[in-house]
Amino acid sequence: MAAAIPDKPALEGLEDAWRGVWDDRGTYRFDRTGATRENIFSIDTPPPTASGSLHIGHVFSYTHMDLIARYQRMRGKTVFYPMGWDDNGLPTERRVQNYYGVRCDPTLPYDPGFTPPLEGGDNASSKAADQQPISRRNFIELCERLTVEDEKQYEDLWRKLGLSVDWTQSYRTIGEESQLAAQRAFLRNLARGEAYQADAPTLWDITFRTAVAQAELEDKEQPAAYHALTFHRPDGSDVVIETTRPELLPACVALVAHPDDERYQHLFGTTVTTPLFGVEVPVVAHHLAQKDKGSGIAMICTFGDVTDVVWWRELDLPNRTIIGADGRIVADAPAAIETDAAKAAYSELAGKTVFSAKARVVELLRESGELVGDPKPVVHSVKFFEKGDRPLEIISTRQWYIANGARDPKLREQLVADGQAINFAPDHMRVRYENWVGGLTGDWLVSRQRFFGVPIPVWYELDADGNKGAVIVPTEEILPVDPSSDVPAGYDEADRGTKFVGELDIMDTWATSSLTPQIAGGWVTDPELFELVFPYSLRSQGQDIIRTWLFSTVLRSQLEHGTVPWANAGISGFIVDPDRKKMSKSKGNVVTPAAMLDEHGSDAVRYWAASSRLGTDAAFDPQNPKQMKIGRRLAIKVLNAAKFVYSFPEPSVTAEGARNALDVDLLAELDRVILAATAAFDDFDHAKALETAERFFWTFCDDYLELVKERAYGASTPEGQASAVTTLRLAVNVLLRLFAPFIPFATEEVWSWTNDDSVHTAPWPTSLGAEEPTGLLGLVGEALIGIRGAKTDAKASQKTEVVSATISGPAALELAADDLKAVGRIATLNFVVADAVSVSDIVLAPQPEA
RNA sequence: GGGCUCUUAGCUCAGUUGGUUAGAGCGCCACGUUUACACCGUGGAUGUCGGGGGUUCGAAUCCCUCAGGGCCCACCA
Repeated sequence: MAAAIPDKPALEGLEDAWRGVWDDRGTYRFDRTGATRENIFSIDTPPPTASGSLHIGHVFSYTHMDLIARYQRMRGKTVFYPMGWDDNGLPTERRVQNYYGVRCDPTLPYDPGFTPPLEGGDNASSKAADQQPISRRNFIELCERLTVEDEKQYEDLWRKLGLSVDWTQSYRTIGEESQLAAQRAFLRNLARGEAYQADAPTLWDITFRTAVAQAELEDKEQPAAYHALTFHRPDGSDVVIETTRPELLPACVALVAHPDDERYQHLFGTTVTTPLFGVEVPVVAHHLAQKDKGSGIAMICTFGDVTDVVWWRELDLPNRTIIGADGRIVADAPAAIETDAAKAAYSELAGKTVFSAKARVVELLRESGELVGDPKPVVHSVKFFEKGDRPLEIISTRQWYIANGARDPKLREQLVADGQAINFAPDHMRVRYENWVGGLTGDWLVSRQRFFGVPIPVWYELDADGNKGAVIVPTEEILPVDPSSDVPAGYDEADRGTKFVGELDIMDTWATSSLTPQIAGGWVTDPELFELVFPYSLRSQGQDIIRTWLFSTVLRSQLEHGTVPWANAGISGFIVDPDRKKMSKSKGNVVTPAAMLDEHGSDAVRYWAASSRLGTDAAFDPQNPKQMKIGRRLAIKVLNAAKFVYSFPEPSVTAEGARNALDVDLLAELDRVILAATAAFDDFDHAKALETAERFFWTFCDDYLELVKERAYGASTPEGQASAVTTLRLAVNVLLRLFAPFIPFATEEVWSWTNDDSVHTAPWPTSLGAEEPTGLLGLVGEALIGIRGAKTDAKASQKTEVVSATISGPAALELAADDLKAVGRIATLNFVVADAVSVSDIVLAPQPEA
């Protein structure tokens, strides 16, 4: 039975009440019975980083996605709406280290009875020396333990927000399904030649001691200084160059200038010797050298920045790397440093950090007189790992790559075409994708020298001298594997280190996240499901991860399936603070979503998010959350208006065929609202759908409901009463369904007063088959303003009786004369036909004494 | 340096293919305690549509140009 209508409907408590009911009923459960790809709407959802923290931006974009899910569900689609957690990767590792006071040492054996020294350590990063070293498997177990707890909190928040996710379809990027998909996809990339290993200069984070990819870079402004250094020509003259990295002098392999630079023509083809170290290096020409930068001639070191890498590669220069994986100057000087004095100078630098080495080199250069003048301070931008806080270095290492079109014009072209095949909402977001694809400078570096992630599933044969030989790959049937503990077919554990060795690297987190359609859709474990949901209907995400998640997903889908992964990509904007700056933790302007949901209610917060279109940034002022209050007001109004409508007596006659002209026009207007909201939703414009319904709803409450309430009470004829009540109830029924995606809690509450099922599985309203609106409702509205205005001008209450009044307007207006009389409490109403609506000759009844 | 995007009321934003007098909400002012709602209702004031130029009978809307904000990419000796 439908629930009783409360005396005082309230929003408080609706979240807790309804989330439980939805769960029990399986309202949002994906049921594949009888489903076909055509009537399934599948959503590829962004797995939030489990160890991070959810912020208002998440609430914003996840709400956008939920609006579409709810709309499509009501349209009759079987909605596949899973939710994932991105729990592998660096943020988790860092948190686990601090929380449990441990660090991973992959050389240690597994300890089944291990208990961590700490439980609940804070985020103040403890020193590595204080952390207990444990095996990789123990470390991963702790990662899983901690992330499960984090994920529970996330799920709780999402349920509170009212996301219509099917929680039986959740996945974790470290879960078995993810490992299976990531390893299978990688092995297939490898088999097709799309994955390969290369020994190359690599962007390297010295804090995390891992390689990082182009997509993970972030520029940061850093103070630096230009140092003018003198190089020496054989004839005794000097060449002055400027550098911000004098500590790399021992790694210098050449000087370079632009081929057209007349100042240096005489130097090309000659050699010079480096200051302090006396190493003979050539002077070369390359178009990337800029004439107007510094002195126009630069030193090339291995490696100071990515331009050095280009020069080194294209000019075929030697490699004299001096920076180690820990960011310190390596112990052994490059072979090119030969003299005792040079070796002595180098030994002063060995073991020092880049920072200390720089200071010492400058002192040495001052002593030798090879530093010209004082260093000139500058601020320039330097490449950082987006999660790191020290500048990246470039060191040569052996890494795994996946082709991404950077070196393959055909693949690049195909990926651009894929972008064209996806409907971006809004459309201009495609440009960001195309810019990224067009600007790729190297293949995708997928290996990471970390611990918590999906292992790269290969081993290497070892020769008699212990050198790595051919790659050994597992068959797909035995996946997932961890090569650091599992043994390849045909070998024994005893052979480890002598006949074979396991790959220790793990995959980049994006190498797993790029497979979310395959992971959530059961590519490996449930092929029947995968057939039903892939390619997906929708990818929903933020604009900040187009270059990473969106691009890599398109790439993996193209390589593996030869198709785009989804038909539509809905891109949400981000949240900016009142100063138009992007919200970020460092600025301290982040508000926790849970507190906001508690304070304003979920429907209110959803309303705020829904008011912004896809791709549009939304300003949010935590001190002054106006938009939340508006949404809250709407939800409360829905409760109260519906309660009022349901309070009118049951009609005693049928309204069919005898509907009042005003009621007919109300339904005609509502019909147009239905069509407009539907068109807007189909166009991924949820904000317009909301605005259209909302605008109608307020007119419905303020004008129509006021006009007909006397009639609905039964003040006129039974036919008039029936017409009003049936129209009111139909309008409320339709409005509840139009609002259901936006304010799911309030609408479900009201729906339950007259229905046993859920509004969220009720059909989305379709045309009522009404005629074109006559405009009567608008005319009546104008007349109402005239009547109310007269009372306000007279400083009288709206319930003041009116002895007589004259309304002028088009003839049709007279059809609503009785309703106008009732709402205005007008005893005698004269009607005059005119073009424009006006109210005149109002005579108010004497007001009672105060 | 390249690309995308934005600039409309004090604030946050709508404004569909050019078409009467440019809209909404908030805020503000005044009034009203009306038995759906005081987490309320009614009424009101508020704009050189960033500047300039052009096309047109007609421009917030199309074109050119300038200025400013934001984001992305590139550069970063």
